[in-house]
Amino acid sequence: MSELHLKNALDTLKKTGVRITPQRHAILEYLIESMSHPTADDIYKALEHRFPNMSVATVYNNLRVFREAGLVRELTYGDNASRFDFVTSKHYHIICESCGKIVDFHYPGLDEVEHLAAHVTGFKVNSHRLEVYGICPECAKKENQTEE
Amino acid sequence: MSELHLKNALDTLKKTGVRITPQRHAILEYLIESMSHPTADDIYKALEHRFPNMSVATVYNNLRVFREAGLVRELTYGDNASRFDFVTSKHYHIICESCGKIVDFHYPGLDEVEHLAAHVTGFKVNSHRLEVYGICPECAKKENQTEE
DNA sequence: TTATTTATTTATAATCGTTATAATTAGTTT
DNA sequence: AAACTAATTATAACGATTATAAATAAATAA
Ligand SMILES: [Mn+2]
Ligand SMILES: [Mn+2]
Ligand SMILES: [Zn+2]
Ligand SMILES: [Zn+2]
Repeated sequence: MSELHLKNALDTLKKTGVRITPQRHAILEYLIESMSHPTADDIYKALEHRFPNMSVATVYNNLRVFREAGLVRELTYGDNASRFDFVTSKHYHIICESCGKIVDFHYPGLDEVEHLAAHVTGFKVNSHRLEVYGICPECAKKENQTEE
Repeated sequence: MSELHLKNALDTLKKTGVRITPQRHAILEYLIESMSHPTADDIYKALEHRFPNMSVATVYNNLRVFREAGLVRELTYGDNASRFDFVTSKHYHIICESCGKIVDFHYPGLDEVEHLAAHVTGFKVNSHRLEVYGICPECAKKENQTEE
């Protein structure tokens, strides 16, 4: 499953003339296998034992390469560090306001919102961003325990 | 109209024991009357002729005070500076990917998405964030003119 | 009113994520 | 192998924001 994703991603990169370096391979592999939404620094820390000399700039550079190749989506959050999501199926995110955890969920596209927005504003619509915020089950449990 | 908004906002602040300083008054006034989504620096620049000694930290401090009082919403965009929106009616934003313009539009709440997300993830849902991205009419016109 | 307390502002330094730069290294092509 | 080019590294710079501490202004007490 994840091997196939990795193989396809490497093929995509090769096709656009991007060299497959050990660092690139490792970053992609980590993104796919971690199944999470790591920051650049998460990735850097996860790989530093295998690449003791790797620069954090390399992580950022390659995440940009992957993004431009359409392999990775960058999730931005104001002040906080961006998180990166290997692109598989289209999905949305729900985010815990207590611990920051990000969980995927699927929902049929919000075409109607895009159409209405285009209609009332005259914009040519390209995309939308939707996130749901709340408290994850684990944090909710903790809160109940601590509560008076 | 905007005078009433300002008056209500000042009342809200007074009720929570926040002093109404000339700087606070001016920042609030600007937020309400500009009818736009300025950055902290936009506000700072707009008021520097009236308050030549005002610090940019004062703008940030007060925007935080306003946000905590529920008067202002902060719109965050990754690397770029936050934009601030005086809270009136609930609405969404459509953002031009070419010039950065932000335009309001109204849409009935997306309760269904929140419910589904809560159901499939077990989260306690508090809110959501939706933005539509595209090209504004002005930028679209420019692009067509430049095109081959 | 004057003195005292407390909130706010100012000036400035620090922080943090990210990007730019330049030198070095590694991969590719001839 | 030599030459060329892409990628990595080390490090400095950047920009938005926050922290700090001193100065000032507002509110309250005397
Ligand atoms: Mn995801
Ligand atoms: Mn708005
Ligand atoms: Zn949580
Ligand atoms: Zn535009």
